[in-house]
Amino acid sequence: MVIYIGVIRLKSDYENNAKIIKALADPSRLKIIDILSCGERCACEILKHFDFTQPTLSHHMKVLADCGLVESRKEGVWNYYNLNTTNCNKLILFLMNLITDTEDCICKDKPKSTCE
Amino acid sequence: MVIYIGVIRLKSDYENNAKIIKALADPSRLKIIDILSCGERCACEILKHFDFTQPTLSHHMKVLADCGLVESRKEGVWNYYNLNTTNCNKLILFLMNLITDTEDCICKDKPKSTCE
DNA sequence: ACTCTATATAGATGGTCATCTATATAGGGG
DNA sequence: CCCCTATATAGATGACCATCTATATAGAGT
Repeated sequence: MVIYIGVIRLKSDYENNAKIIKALADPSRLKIIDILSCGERCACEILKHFDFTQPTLSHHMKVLADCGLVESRKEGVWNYYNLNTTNCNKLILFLMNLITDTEDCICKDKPKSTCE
Repeated sequence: MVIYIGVIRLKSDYENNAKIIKALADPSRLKIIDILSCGERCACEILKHFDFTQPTLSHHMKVLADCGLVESRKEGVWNYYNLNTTNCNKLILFLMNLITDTEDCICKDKPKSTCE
């Protein structure tokens, strides 16, 4: 017997994922993700790809790390960064579920409205 | 003979996609996408799912329509909205490419750096 | 023509954000 | 112990954004 347990998307699902998406909603941070997709990089190496200053990169890396898309590792003075691919995949999965007409949609308890 | 033509990601790719992602970086707009994933809805029906005012919804729908994630259709006084699934899929594909270590990465012209 | 409803526009407000400069911290090498 | 380099923090600034109220537009029914 298979019991299908529908996943109800909560307010917090939208909020938490919006936070992560907000972290991605910046051209520089998209480029950083692109760079890290090739493997681990240290901060000073990443910085070479950009025109902005070091404190600005520090800010961007903090944003990406805080939302879990990126992980960091300290080695002496150097900070190495890695993609957290699990969390990246989770975000993409969330988006794919969002745009797909699934059983767990917010609308399933209502008839198709045409504003009668 | 197969000639592989690498796709170089341009500054404008990051910028354009960041704009679309920015449109998604809001809990209310994620919820709107979720609602529209079940099919066409009119503005007044979407509004019922939220606590904010009608002008605020009008603003959100404009943001989603301007970036191409949503399409609208006028019928008398009513505005009907639909997901533009092609563009939604394009965005997700962009993200999947971004986090994948592909040949067309920004880093491929440089050796793996360890900041020597 | 009048009124009701659906939607858009204008302008204001309080909050957040990317970026900067200046400065602090902290590890490594001579 | 001092200096150089890597990184973080603080504080400021200008831009943008979500939301509101007030008002305009515009279609539909009586």
